[in-house]
Amino acid sequence: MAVRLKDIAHDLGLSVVTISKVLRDHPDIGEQTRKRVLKRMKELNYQPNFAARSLITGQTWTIGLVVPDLLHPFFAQIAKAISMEVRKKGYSLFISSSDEDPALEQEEIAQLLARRVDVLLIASAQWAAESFRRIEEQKIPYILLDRQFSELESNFVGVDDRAVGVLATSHLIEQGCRRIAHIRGPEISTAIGRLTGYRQALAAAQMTSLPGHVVSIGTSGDHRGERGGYEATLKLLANKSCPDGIFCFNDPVALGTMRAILDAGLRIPEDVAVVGCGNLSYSDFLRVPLSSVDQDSMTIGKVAASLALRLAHNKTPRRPKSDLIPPRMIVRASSLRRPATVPAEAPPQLPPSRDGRTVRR
Amino acid sequence: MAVRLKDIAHDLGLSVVTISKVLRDHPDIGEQTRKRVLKRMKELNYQPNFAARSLITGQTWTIGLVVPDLLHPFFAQIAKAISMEVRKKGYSLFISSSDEDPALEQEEIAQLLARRVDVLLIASAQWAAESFRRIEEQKIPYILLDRQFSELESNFVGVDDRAVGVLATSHLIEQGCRRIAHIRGPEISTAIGRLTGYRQALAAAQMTSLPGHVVSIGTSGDHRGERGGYEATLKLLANKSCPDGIFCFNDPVALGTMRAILDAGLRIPEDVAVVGCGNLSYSDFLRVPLSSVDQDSMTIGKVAASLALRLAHNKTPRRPKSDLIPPRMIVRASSLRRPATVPAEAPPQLPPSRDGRTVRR
DNA sequence: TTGAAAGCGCTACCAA
DNA sequence: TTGGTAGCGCTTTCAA
Repeated sequence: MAVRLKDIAHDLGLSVVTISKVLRDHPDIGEQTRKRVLKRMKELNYQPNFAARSLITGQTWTIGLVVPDLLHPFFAQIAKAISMEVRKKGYSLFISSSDEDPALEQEEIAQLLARRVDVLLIASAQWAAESFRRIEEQKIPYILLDRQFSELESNFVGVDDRAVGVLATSHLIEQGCRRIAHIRGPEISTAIGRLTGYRQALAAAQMTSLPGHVVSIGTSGDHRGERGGYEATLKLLANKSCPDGIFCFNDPVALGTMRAILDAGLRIPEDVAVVGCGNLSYSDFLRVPLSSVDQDSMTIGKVAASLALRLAHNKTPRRPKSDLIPPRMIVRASSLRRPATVPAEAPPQLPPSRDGRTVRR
Repeated sequence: MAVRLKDIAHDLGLSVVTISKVLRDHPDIGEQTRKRVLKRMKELNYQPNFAARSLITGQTWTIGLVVPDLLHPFFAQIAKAISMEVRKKGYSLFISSSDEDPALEQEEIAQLLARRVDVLLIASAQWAAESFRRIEEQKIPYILLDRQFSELESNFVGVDDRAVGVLATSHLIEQGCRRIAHIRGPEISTAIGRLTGYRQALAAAQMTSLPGHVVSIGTSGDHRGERGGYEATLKLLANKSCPDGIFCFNDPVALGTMRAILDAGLRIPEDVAVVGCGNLSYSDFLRVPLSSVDQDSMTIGKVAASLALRLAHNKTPRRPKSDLIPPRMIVRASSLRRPATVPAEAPPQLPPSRDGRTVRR
């Protein structure tokens, strides 16, 4: 059915080996022959058989990506960026969604390992690093994305979550908030990092988290977080010392938070300022445009892709590399309590970005 | 390095063929032998080599998916659904994003064909059906998603776009709009179908589209459509007969439209009602919650996946199958001008869906 | 510069 | 019920 090296060899009265060498740009081929072969390849629209090639070389020119939820814009952007980067180098990308289910994630990883992907990229939904030992046994290089495990020394690419927490919290402090609460995520590295940053920023301003001002969205229910954010906020608002600023684990949570605040008859940001994380699309179009820490998922994807390509080629295992992408604070109405003009003692005014938002690195 | 059939055969004093048969549940194997082999396979964590298998069978147990933009929730949802469905049957999914670029899409398709995927799924960014002839030459079954080509008889799974137009427009009519405009998309099947539905719904109500009441977002610029929607709406509002209802090609366009309306000092829906298409997440949290026609992308993905699996197995080419998924109208504030209670002559009240929205099939 | 031989890990076919 | 043989399409090695 499909055209094979053998067919071309036969047509041209050459051997299969010669054709194979032309295909791979082997140096010791006569200029004449090379041209004839290339011409015939084009005529027949020859496509090398990846399976046959892989069988010998052991390389599949294939990369695997497992994310918790492809529907989440953060992971979708990462997936897109990786796909487009590796494509340029002739790699194809298997993408699969674990649906935040550790067991499903394990199956996916096993499947991709069985397929002998050259590299595996994982934004894990695991609670423990246990399952990565398996990958190490197989000697297939892998990269963790977004979420890491302290007990595991592996390649990692993700945002600097501590910086996320610092950025959001110190912004709220600058905006005059004095009772800043945090709605934290589950027990994974991202949530822990953001919480740490939140605490550090408060400490740096000689402030502290009031009792009951750190609440969790919990792990059950809709992982999109809107409901979790809503309920967590109700708790915060019922607190003796009602917060005047809330840093939310992510944007969906922040949406729930904003709704709860508005439902309670309070104003955003005058009564309570809100900052999210993720800078999801359409933040500009919300009832109150949402301030958010941008995680620059495009860059995460690109950096991950280039590391993956390096790992795919260097058969010698290099020592694990950790890449932390710096986040950016995107200020919108939900947290803007101070006029944009500069008080005498304040830092210089931030230049507006081209789409009219204020950006701070 | 990796465990091979040969290793197991050697360990157990059997032949490679026997092990291979156990692996594939071949009937003529003794119960004793089968158990011994399976046990040893488990012990060694044997993983069959896909490349070797493909080389002989011609099947790769691999499916390819090309979408215009993985970041768009519509395509992300489809990709996720397909990935999860085919996974259950042991298939892995190559996903790539063409970035709405026909040339890039062609490259991606070529790449996936070279990899001998068993089926190819494409939500195309092409203007012409030309490039699909190539796929047909290779005899690899393929399915078009979302966008189809009239000159091409192929498998298709997507929403019924004419129904989308009818649903949105007749909803606006029911809400009392009398000057209904349409912001249409580019010259692809989805936009054409929605436009047709819009015209049909108007005609069915003895209405017609006023001059200048169908405008296009154009093809250039940001394909996300917010800017396009904004500018198209400015044109509409400047029209002698300012519309009192606008059906937008999709939700991003509708966001731009809503902003333009609010910027002009008009009210939504009292002055102008707006309906989008796509029912993107967070529609509930917008400044004015957006009514939208839901395309049920999850179902599109599932249906496409099951068709793909059938095509992957039936080596006999069946005649192309077209699956049209019915859309649903999701009514929110942006188009709700009539009280929810039933006027005497109106159709019976719609039951609220579980999340409090009004759903009509 | 070219090519013959060997073999990657597996399955198909047929003989034992 | 089991297994020998022959290859799938390609690359690797080494000899011509």
